[in-house]
Amino acid sequence: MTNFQSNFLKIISDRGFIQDCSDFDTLDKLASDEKLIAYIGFDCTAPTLHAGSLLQIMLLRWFQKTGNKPIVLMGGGTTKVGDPSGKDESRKLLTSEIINKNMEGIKKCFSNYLEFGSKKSDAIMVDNADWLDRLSYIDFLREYGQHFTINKMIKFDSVQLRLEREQPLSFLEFNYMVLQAFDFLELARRYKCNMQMGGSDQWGNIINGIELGRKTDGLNLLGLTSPLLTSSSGAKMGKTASGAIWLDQERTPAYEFWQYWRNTDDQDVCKFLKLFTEVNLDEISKFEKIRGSELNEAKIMLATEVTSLCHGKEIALASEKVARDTFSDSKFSSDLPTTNLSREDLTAGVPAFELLNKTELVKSKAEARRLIKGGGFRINDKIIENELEAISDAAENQDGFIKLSVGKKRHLLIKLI
RNA sequence: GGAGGAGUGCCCGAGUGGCUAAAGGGGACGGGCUGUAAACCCGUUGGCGUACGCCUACGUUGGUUCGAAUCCAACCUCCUCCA
Repeated sequence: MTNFQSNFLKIISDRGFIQDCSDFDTLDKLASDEKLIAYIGFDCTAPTLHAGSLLQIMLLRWFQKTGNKPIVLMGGGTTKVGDPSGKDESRKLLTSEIINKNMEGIKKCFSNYLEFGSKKSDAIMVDNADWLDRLSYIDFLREYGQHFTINKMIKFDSVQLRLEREQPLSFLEFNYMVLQAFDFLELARRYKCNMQMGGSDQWGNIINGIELGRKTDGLNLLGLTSPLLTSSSGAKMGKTASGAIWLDQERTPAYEFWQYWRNTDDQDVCKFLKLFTEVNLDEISKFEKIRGSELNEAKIMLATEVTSLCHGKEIALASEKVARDTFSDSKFSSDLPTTNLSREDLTAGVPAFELLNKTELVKSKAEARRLIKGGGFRINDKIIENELEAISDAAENQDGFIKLSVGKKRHLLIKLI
């Protein structure tokens, strides 16, 4: 089915958000009448969200923009159990304190993307610890456990992955899917929520919720999944060598965030423009015909648009300018990421590799050494050939910075204080 | 509960007493080419020291040995068969 009537489905289908749906017809009807209330759940396993969650956030954003009510579900309760989906080994159990702290950080990520409030299509945020924490074991088993068969549960991908890789899957984790199914039911009961969305790795969990709703309350719940994104080179979205790309500026500076998107593969640019920006499709389709270096403009647009949504337009444009100065115009930009260093440390001069090691650009002195030996390190754009070369505060340029570069792309300024 | 097999670096995978910081591949990073791309070619890929070197590492904890990823014991996990 491709001729959707509802704005919601038309848009997200054109933009590439759809992987699977439990019932397109019903979904299309409800969406046309703006009668959808959908939720997406977010784990509280990290102190903030990263770029990998952006797809789900954009999905919720379109959902709201087309007149529907989104529910952001914080997994305060389910995180205590741990979702085995897509993980080849179990994670360490997080304490309640950490989970709660993480939740606070994650909540902040949504404010730029969704309107929260009490109006009809305003988003609401709830925490499944509110009901999961209170469950009593025997009652829960008797009431809901009878609706799940092990026969079916062990066929789920999340379970199969562990079995195939001969990794343990604890009974605790095995329960996750039951709890998520119960979440869906509970949200349906409390908020008349009638749809769950998520990445395609959540398909099994979503189906469980739909079936539970039908068996217990005779509900007709819907499920919709989006493709699990990897870049064309196969890497997971939002991960780089130096770690995840976080949505929080404290963890990932806006300039770095912008760079992440700027460095998108040629093959992915249009796909990403559709998914992660609101640039209209006509404009994107122009880029689809372009091959070669002209695509760089599309990448810049992608980076600036994504950064605008996340951090605001001003910051996005600033990041764009820094990039143009640094890369296109070979100008010095004092707005590159900056690290402070005490001037005293440098007056006597330190070996180049040690200076490099003082920064986030490398993880160890050995790595710094290797990098320099391989010709990948520059100070003030000049290649440093000897890792022992003494660097002093004389390297400070007229703007009061020392510019360090690793490879062609990564730059860092040192400010002496 | 019993019998047998297995657990290696970011991932896959070789290694069954010293020559092993551990083959090979993938990934990642750096260099070259280029467009801050892809593909390709070259190099690097545990930490500390300028370096002969030292430390940490082959599921976990102990043991045997001059010396252990390699042998032994216990424990954890997985697989196969039996109950």
